[in-house]
Amino acid sequence: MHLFWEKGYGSTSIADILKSADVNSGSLYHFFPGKQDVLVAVLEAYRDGIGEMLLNPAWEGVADPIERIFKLLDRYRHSIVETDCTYGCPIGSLALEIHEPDPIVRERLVENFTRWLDAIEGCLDAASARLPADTDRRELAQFVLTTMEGGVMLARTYRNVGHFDASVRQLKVLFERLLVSPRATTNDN
Amino acid sequence: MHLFWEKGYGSTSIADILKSADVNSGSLYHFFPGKQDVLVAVLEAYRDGIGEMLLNPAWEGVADPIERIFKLLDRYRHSIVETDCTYGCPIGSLALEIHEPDPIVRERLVENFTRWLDAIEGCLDAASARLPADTDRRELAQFVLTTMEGGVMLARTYRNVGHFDASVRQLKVLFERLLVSPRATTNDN
DNA sequence: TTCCGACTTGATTGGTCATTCAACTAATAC
DNA sequence: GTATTAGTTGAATGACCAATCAAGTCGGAA
Repeated sequence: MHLFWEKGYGSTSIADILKSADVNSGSLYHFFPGKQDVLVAVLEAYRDGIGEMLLNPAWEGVADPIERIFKLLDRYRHSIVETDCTYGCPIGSLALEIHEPDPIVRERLVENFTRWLDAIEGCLDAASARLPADTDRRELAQFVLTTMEGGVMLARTYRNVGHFDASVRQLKVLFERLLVSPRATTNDN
Repeated sequence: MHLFWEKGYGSTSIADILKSADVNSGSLYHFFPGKQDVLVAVLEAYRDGIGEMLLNPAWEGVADPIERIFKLLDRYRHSIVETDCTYGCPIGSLALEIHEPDPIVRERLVENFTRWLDAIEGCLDAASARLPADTDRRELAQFVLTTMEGGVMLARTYRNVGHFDASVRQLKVLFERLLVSPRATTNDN
């Protein structure tokens, strides 16, 4: 029922939801006070699924923490390609679409971002021996998110994954120049 | 008449435009076939004003090209602070908000981004002597835009400029590690 | 069997919104 | 002074949409 949010909040009518979920308006309003509460529920489901649905599949068989970061970005790349550069990170799109968000909605968006950042920071912590001692790892994790969201935006606007790739490549440059240990990242492409 | 687009396209009703511009619907439709054409006109005006309204004020009295890049980012920072972290880059917001953009609208968005990138690339070209010879300057310019848009998104969502600052700081780290000449950027903060 | 609460149905309501239109004004051309 | 044209007015139109509600269905408890 919650897999159709690539359309945006405003552009998704209740009728769309009803059709897609094959229920009637009355049933929906029996469970949700209003449209916004559906959004909140979706954001909570998304938040709780980040590990299971996003990180685990992306990181299967990948042990190196830095490699994991770029594997995750590669997963977003796949979403972009699969949707003909129409994809936008659901959270990012909503974050910019909702202009006067209710505190509850904004809080759910923040939670989603924060979980994502926690995951990346975990990778950086695991790789801390290879990073300069004075590296602010939380901040660097935020920068990875910044790069992902910005790259997705450019790829979507230009309808060209190349712009996402370029962002990731530049992030890789930063990591290469940051990492001190012998082996840098992975097979650089 | 075109200064009220910080609300988003979908959330801005024709009635809002009419009130803000103090005209009647008939007059508006005398000049514009429809709402979308108003958007296109606004995007064109924005595109044509990038130099005059954005770059020139930001770069007044700043000669160093790298410093100019961060001065421009600082200008966005001001917009964020002035709007209590409600600000979103108009182009970026529209780029993510419009989910099935008419080719004309998307083209105007692209033009806006491209002009911005041209300006940054110009700075990088001017500083090319200080950059590694193999630097892809167009790509690096794109990365600056990525950082700006991603940083704005995070600052808006978290309602906290600190996230924008963090992104800029990390970009600065990249530049510091890229620049080869004696003096790095400017007064680092 | 009866009753009860959980859940469903879908037509209806009230509101908003983009767009239209026929009537109007004013300024310029001839 | 009449005709023409550009621009204006704002009520009316029709579409869409979130939310409501009275009338149902159904399974299980007593």
